[in-house]
Amino acid sequence: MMSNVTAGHIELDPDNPQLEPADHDPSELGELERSVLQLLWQHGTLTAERVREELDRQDRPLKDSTVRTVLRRLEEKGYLTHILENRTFVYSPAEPAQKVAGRAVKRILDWFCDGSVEQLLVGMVDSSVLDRDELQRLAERIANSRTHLGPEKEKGGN
Amino acid sequence: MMSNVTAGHIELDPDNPQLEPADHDPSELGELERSVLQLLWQHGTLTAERVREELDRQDRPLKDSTVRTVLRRLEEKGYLTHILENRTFVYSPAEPAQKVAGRAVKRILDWFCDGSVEQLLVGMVDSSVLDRDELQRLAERIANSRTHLGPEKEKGGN
DNA sequence: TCATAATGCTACAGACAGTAACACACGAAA
DNA sequence: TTTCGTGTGTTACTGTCTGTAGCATTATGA
Repeated sequence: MMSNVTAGHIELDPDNPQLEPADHDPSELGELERSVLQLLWQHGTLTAERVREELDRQDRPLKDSTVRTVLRRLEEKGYLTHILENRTFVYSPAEPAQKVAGRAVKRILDWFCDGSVEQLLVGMVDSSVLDRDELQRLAERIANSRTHLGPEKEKGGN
Repeated sequence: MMSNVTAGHIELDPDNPQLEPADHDPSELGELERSVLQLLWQHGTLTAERVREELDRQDRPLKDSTVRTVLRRLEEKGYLTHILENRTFVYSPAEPAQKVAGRAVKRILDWFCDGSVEQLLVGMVDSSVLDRDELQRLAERIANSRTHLGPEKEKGGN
């Protein structure tokens, strides 16, 4: 039956090195998937085995095959890529966390705020997710920075 | 058997007017649920029948019972409340959209940005969800507003 | 050739969302 | 009071995901 396509899914096609940048939103991710993705973001690159070890360390003992399945699914969804390094898959994030987060927020924006960033920010301040002054400060910092058009060069402190 | 409780659900109990403010995140919502919720936010209050009509209008013909189920679930999840008006449920949002959105964003923040609002904002700018200047402008506007600590009294313009 | 290590494929159970049928209750009309 | 219409309560089925994992297969080095 050629199980494929649930929405706009990805063929793990070696001919197509350019996996489409996950047009899924991370809300679609399960808890375990999220954890694994986070690990990848934290470590940059990891093998399945390494991921398993890390999860172990987080009191989440899982069978090897489980971890592999999750990694595969994450790659199918476009969040990860892998390269082959002596018969071993070395996974790494397909995109920086911020970018994914940005898209996720966009979703929320469209769904719940009519796409109005202002409404969203107000909502965040409103739910104490964000402090008014902090927002002001950050906005300035971001406005003044190059917003890394290139890799965040430098903007001063941190 | 008293079918109740799926998580932290609400007894459709007329004695308990104070429904718990959805501690679910909206990512948990299905597509239809979201649509319905949006309708409620748009219209303020709606009966099941009215909701059905609206969905109809959106090329989404659904049986009466379907709509009711969705409404009930949304209420169970804390997104809606209802009052009884001559044998008829009149639903309304339990919280403003912005607030829900704010919480949703907080989730994303914690999951993908280590809780750093800055990272998130940068990510948004980065994914063109948000424009640098726009952010700056909004931030100022919000910083200067009363951020409605009370119901948006007034802050001048608009 | 054999053991080992890694991958590929398949599966299954539980949760949840979409969808809906059907039974029940209550106010109004006859 | 009986009936009817409208609205609610209850229950359920199906498909899709996600967590979880077993088992087959393959390449590599001893």
